[in-house]
Amino acid sequence: MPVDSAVAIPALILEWYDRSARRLPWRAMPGAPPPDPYRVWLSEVMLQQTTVAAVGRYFADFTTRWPTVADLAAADDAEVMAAWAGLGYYARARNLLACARAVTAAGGRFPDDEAGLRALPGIGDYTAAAVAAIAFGRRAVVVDANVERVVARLFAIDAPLPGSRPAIRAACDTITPDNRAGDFAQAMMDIGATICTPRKPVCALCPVNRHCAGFRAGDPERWPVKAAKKARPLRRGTAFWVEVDGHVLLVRRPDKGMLGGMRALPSGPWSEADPGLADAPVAGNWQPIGQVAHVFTHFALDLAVVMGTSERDAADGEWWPVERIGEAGLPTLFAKAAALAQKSRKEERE
DNA sequence: AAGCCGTGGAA
DNA sequence: TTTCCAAGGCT
Repeated sequence: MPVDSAVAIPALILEWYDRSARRLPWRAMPGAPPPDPYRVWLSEVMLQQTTVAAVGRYFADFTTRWPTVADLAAADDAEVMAAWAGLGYYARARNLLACARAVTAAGGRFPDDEAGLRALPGIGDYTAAAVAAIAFGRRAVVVDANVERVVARLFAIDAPLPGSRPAIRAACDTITPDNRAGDFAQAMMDIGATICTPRKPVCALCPVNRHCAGFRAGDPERWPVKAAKKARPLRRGTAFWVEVDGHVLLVRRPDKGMLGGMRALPSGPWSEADPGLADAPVAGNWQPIGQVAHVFTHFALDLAVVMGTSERDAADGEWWPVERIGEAGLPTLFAKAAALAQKSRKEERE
């Protein structure tokens, strides 16, 4: 890359940011002093593989209930997991708590450089760089999916992802400024989210279109090149709604595996073959009440939901008041199943 | 190191 | 309807 581009590109991008930065709850004004590292860290973890729109109310809820990292560290696991319900990738919530407790045990301040941050649970290369740059003003090369796309287009990097990551990071390094690296990173992500979009990028609005090899080639959508995806298999399972005296049986899923650490309806393993009633938590007279279709990252699931009754002491788990099922913090799959059960109960009463 | 791990919005 | 994909990390 020409040396003049290495100077011109960051300057143009920071000018654009000063005019056009998105206003977000966890973000300082362009050029302003860095925001609270706790809020930066919390927002970055919530935003991992997750859209700004989805994070909004969770960020407000968490910062209200747990205003400092020490407050979060002192919280009950069950409350934090329930507060995260619906946001997905639940290992993030478990690591969030582990990280808060590690920081609090070490004195209550986040490490102020990439290496220190990178050693904490749930903080990988991206998040360490982002927090170091945004919260502590460090120069760090911040590369997320937005930046990958913007940089791949700027430099017309033809090698396919994910193999091209080192080349993209090296290219990003050449345009990252020594000052305002945090604003630069956020600007790159804003440009990726609003201008240099996956489809139909609005190059006319881009502050660096003159420097963009993808734009000059006339077909910026050609980049980034990506490896082909694999097909998503279908699995089947059964969830059991067991009710006694207005209470439903809930279990907690093991920390490892799908929906780890979350409250759930009893449900056996999910596989290609229909398990039927093989994994029932109690002996019961089961009645089918419907099917839930749900799509995960690497498989789709058809979940049969069945309803039955039992004795209170016949099974291990938590008997949860049915009318308060909305507060149980069920992940979306089981929230759908619960909605089906509620509907079925209501129809029975009519 | 390639697979595992959620969810919902956009097109 | 289907497909794509998002401020990734862990093992």
